[in-house]
Amino acid sequence: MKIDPRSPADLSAQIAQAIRDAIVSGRLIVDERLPSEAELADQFQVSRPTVREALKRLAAQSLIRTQRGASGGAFVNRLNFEDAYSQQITTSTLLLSMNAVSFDTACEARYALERACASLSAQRRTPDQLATMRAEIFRQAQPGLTDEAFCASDVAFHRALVDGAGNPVLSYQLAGAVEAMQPLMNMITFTARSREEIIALHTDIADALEAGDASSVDAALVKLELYTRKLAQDVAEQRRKPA
Amino acid sequence: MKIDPRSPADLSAQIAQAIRDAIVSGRLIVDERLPSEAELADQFQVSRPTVREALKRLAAQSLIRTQRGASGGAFVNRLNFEDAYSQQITTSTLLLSMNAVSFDTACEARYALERACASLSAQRRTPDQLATMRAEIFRQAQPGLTDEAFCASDVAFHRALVDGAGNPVLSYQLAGAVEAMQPLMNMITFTARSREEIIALHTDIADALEAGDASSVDAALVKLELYTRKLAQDVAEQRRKPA
DNA sequence: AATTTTTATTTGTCTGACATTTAAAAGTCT
DNA sequence: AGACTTTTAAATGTCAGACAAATAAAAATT
Repeated sequence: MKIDPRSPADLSAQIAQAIRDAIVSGRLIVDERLPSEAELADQFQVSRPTVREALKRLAAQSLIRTQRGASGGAFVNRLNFEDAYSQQITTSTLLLSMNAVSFDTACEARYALERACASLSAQRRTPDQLATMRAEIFRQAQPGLTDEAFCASDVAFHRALVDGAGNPVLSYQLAGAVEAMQPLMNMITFTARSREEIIALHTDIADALEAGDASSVDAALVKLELYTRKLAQDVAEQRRKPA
Repeated sequence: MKIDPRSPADLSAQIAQAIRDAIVSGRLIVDERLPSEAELADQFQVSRPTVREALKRLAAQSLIRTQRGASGGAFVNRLNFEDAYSQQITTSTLLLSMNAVSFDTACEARYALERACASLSAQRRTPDQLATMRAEIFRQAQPGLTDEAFCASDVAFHRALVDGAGNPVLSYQLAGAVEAMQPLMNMITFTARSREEIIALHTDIADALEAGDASSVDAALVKLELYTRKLAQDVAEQRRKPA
């Protein structure tokens, strides 16, 4: 674990990279304690604040956790899906909002991934997950629901659909795509008519999942994708000509 | 942008979160300059090292970049796909290696996502991407190739397949799944016989993509998934009984 | 007017110090 | 002896002040 003292600036970045490499390569294993900040400062021949900056970089990626007190210190963190989720959602949200990814592109990706889960979900969804979907559909049908609440319920519905595949890697991968789109979806005004349509398709999906009919789920998702893109297009057109 | 001075420890984490929220919510826009470290220290009523730790956390997530000198400072970074890729790959790799996700689970997720790209790729793949795939197939057929090099070429092949969908969000999402599996794949010994089989399936895929035949691509991917899982199973069995 | 020099600003790093937390060791009482 | 309390030491969290280095703008010079 060495750093290059010749390259002048950003020592903390170099140190962070050195430790990160040690973790990713397995030289540092889960729950192993790193040397204390003072020892690391000695090893790398830098000051403690510099070491601390490096450790904070790693903490931001959930690669380590720190504990105060005697026998405290920095420990290699067991990365859990929850931490990975939230990081992925932050990254995906920023990618969508800053990089001017079109709604169509994001939408296409989301439904492509979701359809990939559908066949697995048709085989494996638990009664509990099905109940969640039904409950969200019921919520979506409530009259006084705000657009935001409708969107949030939509996300919960699709989340349950994805989780139904019983594959945590898929759930993790998709969490970003689905949740990152929510800010964009929130810009859509859901009329009573469009809600009705979406709820009908959601019901189709739930029915097909209950019956274990993968191809019907797929068909409903295709329709839902087309409809979502149409709604977004209408919003874009109204914006262009707000008369 | 406020922090809670009552909760005692981890001021830098709170400050980082406050700034992160400002970026994600759009209150700070791309290329906007943050106040100088001294000003931030004033605003948050903390010392400069604490502010610096917060900024390093954000830098680790590629949310900001810093520049020295007059009119330097910390700027909101335009997150690019490349940065997002590498973060996703690091996260995914750690998730797979530390969280004891089974090879089957990872493999299932990977091929589910990849099949999601296949139909799009059949419509849109460029001649260039097709040529890349052919070139990788050719490389995979070379006799003296090491297992690692074979794996790397495999990744490149699948990467081209995914990129063929022409959807950067999908490419980004899948980069993690495909590349994170490489360390696991590297544990497989590819015999001449198994390479032959894989190359045949790769050729099927390339042919089907050239013909724009989505369902054939899908069928080949299903076969490839089954075969990959079988190979991994053989490795696992040999390990259990290494006689 | 063009070039060079100076200057001010900002991040990068260091030193040293104190506060706070925490587990273990030492001490004390029953 | 055992249970409880107190002390202690180690570690992170935070602060203050200083200097180095880079860099762009301003000033000075040719």
